[in-house]
Amino acid sequence: MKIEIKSEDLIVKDIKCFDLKTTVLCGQAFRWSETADGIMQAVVKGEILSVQQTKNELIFKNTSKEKFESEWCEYFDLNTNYHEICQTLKSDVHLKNATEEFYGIRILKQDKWETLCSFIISQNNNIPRIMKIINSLCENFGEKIADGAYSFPTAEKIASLTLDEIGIIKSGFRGKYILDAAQKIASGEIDLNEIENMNLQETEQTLMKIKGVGPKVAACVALFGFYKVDAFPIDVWVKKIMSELYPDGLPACTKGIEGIAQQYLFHWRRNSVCFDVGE
DNA sequence: AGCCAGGGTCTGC
DNA sequence: GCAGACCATGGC
Repeated sequence: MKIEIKSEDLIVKDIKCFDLKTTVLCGQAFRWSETADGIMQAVVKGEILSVQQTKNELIFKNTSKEKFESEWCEYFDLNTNYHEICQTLKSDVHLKNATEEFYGIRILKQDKWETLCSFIISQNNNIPRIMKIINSLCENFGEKIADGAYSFPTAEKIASLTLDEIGIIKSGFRGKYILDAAQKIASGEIDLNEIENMNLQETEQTLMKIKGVGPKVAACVALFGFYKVDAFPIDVWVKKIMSELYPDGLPACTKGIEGIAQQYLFHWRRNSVCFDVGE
């Protein structure tokens, strides 16, 4: 990976198998948006992250080499060879289609608490509204970083709120779940750092002690918050895929990387022209 | 108006 | 163990 510094920008050269926009907007993260000039922006780990992709380069605005190496390189999973992963997945014809049509999706390594809270909000909800609610959560209870930019509120902060106060973000019935999650994390009843070393089953079982966390949300948190890529979240879209294409279960080539396959299939089922007509 | 959205809980069999 | 009602909200 070649890195070049130009004034305030850090440029990463020779980026392969990475589509920035699709990766940050494909429903695994909820705080990203695109500016008028095609720059992707979000608050990540309490800082404004501003990135642009051109052909084979990633341009990080206002960052340092140290910051890139300690945070952003890992966040975007840039040290993992996704070309190799896609080659493996291509032995299944549907995954071949999915990975070729939507080349460059990666699994982001996101903050554990933020991911937990976000996917509790995601239940029985749609992506635009999930984004809106999380935005409101940050504006109301996060720290102001800059004009219009807020950090994701800590579990301690949310645990200090009443259910009534959480009502302002209009999360509906999910409010009580958010509060229960915050209380269990803030009190130490559940330690997210301990989950790091657990296998997938233990991870999901532990997360499901939180109210409002069932199999699907637990799998999403395992995958997107803990980078446990053998997790396989089944939402309504993936459920369709399974009944339409894999009635006998996932193909063998997904073994151990079910979560990465899942993200391609999810995005493919929702966006591909192949599924455009009828239902 | 009714259905759907990166579901889960609770009840009743 | 499993189906079915119910849960808030907003977009279409």
